[in-house]
Amino acid sequence: MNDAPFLPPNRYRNTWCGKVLWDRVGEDVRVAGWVHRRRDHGGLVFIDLRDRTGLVQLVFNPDEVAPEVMARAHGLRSEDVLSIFGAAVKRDPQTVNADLPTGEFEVRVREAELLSDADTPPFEIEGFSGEVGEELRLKYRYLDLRRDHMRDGLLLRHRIVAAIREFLDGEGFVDIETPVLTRSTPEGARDFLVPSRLQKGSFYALPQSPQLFKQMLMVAGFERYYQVVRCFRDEDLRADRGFDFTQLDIELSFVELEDVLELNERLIAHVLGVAEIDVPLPIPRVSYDDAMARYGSDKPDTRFGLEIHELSRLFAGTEFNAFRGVIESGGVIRGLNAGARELSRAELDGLVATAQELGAKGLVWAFREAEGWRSPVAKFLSADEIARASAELAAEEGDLVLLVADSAAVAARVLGGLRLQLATRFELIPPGSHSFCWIVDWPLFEWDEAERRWDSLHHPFTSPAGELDPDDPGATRALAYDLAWNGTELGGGSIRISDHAVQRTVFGLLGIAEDEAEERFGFLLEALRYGAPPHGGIAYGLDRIVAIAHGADSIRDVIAFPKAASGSDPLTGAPAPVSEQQLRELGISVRGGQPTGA
RNA sequence: GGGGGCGUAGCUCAGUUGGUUAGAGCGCCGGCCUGUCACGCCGGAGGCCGCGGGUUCGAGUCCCGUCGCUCCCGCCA
Repeated sequence: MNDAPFLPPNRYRNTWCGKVLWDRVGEDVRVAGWVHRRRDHGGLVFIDLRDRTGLVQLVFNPDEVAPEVMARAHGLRSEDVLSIFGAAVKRDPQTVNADLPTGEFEVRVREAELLSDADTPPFEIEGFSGEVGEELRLKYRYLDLRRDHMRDGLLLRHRIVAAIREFLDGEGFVDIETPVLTRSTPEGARDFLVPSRLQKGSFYALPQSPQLFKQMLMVAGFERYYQVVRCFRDEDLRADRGFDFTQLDIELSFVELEDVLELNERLIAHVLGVAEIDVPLPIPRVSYDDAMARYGSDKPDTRFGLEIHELSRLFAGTEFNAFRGVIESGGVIRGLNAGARELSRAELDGLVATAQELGAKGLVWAFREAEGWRSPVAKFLSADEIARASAELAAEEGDLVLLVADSAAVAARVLGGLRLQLATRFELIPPGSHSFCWIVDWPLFEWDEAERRWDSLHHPFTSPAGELDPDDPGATRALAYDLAWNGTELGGGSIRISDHAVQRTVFGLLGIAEDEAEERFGFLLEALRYGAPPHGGIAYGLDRIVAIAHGADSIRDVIAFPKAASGSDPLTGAPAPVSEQQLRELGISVRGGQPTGA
C-alpha cells in the first residue's frame, strides 16, 4: 500500500520508517517522523515512530545514550516530530512484534533531535474506542489524514489516477484542460455561479461536466481526449455525492458504441488491478428495461439474486380487487422470492413500512406452505393463482414472497429497494465480492409529468439508436451506457449526436425553442457544422471508484479536504460572508445586510 | 422541502419510573518501573448534560422551540 520511492539522504533522514528491514540491518540509519506511541519504562523508552510508509520501533537505552538524550526521550509526547540517528538491528526473537511489518527490527537510538513539539491532539490518531465524529475530523483534517485508513485511501487514489494516466497515455489519449469559469450547461443540476466583475449582472457557471468542451475537442481533431477534472453541482450532498467532485472524463472520435465499451473494459480492469480487484471481461450487459424489471434499478447490484418477477399476466383474471384494479389501470403485479426466512410480525410490518416509504400503496407478503400461502390476502386469491405464482417465483415450502401491485415505475422502485434491504438484513452479499455490469439500451427520453414535457434521460447530446420517431419519443432508444459496480453508478456516457440536423430535432422534441437552443449552446450547434467526426465518450465518478476500491463508506473518506454533508467546511469555515466592498465591486447590491440581485 | 438518528469530560459512550455530590474506557497531568509494543502499577485534574423557554418541591431525564451534526427521500442524466 505504501510503495515509496528512493529517499535521498539528508540531514533529517536517509530511509523511511517502514523500510527499516533486512537490507538495513547492521547499518546506522537516520529516520524522521511523528511519535505514534510511547512506552516509557522509566529506564528503557520505546517509541513507535511513524512516517508515510509505516512504523518503526525506536529504543532509547540509558546504557547506550547520553543522559540528556534520555531526558529528551522521557519528555516525548504523541505527535511530536523527531529526527533520530541510530543502529538498525534485528530484534531478539522473543521481542519480535508479528503485527508490525518492521516488527523483526528496531532502531537503537544514539542521537535524537526534537523538530517540533506537538500539542495534544483533539482526538487520538489511532483510537480504539469508536469512530470520531466527522465534523471534528474535518475541522482537524490534517490530523485525521494521519490515520492509516485515510492515508492509505489517498495513496490508493494517487495510484489509481496514475494507472488511469498510464493506460490512457498508452492508448493515445491526450490530457487537455477545460475552463472552470464557463457558462451554464444543460446537465440538469443547479449551477454554482460566479459573478462577473467586468460585466456586472452577468455570471460564470462552474462546470457540471466538461461535456460541451470535450465534444468541441473532437471537432478540433484531437480524437482521443481525457481529463481528471473537478466538476460542480449545487444539489444536496450524500455519502456518495459532493458539491465539487472529480470526474474522469473521456471522449473518442471515429468510434461506435462497441469501441467505447471495449476500451473502457480494459481501462477498468487495468485501473482496479492496482487495488487487486479482479474484473472478469467482458463485463456483462443488461438492458435498461431488463435492469428495471429484474432488479428494480438502473444501477443493479448483481452480487446476489432475489430477482424480481413479472406476475401481471398470471393475475390477469383475478378476483382480488386490489390486484385487478391495478391491472385494469395499466399497472403491474411483480414479486420476489426472499427465500426461507424467519421474520417476526414486527419485521414484516417493517417491510410494509419500507414499501410505503418508497411509494407503494401496500405490500403483500406470503409464506409458502405445504398447501397454499399463509398471508393476509390468501383468502382473496384462487388456489390456481397461488400455485402459478409460487411456480413463477420458484417458491418452496417456507419461502417468503413479496408482491407489489402498482405502476411499473413504482413497483420497480419498491421491489428494488426491498431487494437491497433484504440483502443487507440477511447478509446475502458475499464479503469481498464484486460485480460489474453495463446498462445499455436506455430510452432517449423520459416523460416529465411535473413539467408536462419530454426530458433527456442522459443529456440532450446523446445520439438516438437508429431513426427518431417524433410521434413516439418514448420508444426511441439511446446509444448510451452506464457502468454499475456493486449497485453504484460508476460512470456513464454515450455516442454523441454529430449531425447538427439531428441535434436540432432533439432540441425540438425536448421543447427547447430554436432561439433558446441558439442562445444556450449555439456555439456547439455551430461547431457541429464544421466537420464533426462521429464521437462518443464516458465520464466516471473518480471519488466513487476510489471509495469502493478502498472499502470506504463515503467518498469523503477518499477526498483530502471534502465538504461536510451540510455543505460547509469545518476546517476553513467556508462558506463565509464577504465584505460589502467585495460585493460592490461585483455589482451585487446589499440591502438589510443580505446580498440581493444586481 | 420531507422523514429517521444523534448532541453528557479532550475523544468514544453509559446514565433505570424525574430524586443526594453526573459515571466508564481511552487520552491528559504527576509518581514508580530496563524489553515493551493498545506496556504495567499508583495518584490526580477535567462537565453551561448543544442553546432558550416551560412543567415540577426537584429536570441530563418530561414538554415546546431553536441550533448543529449525520443518514435517507425529493433533487442530482
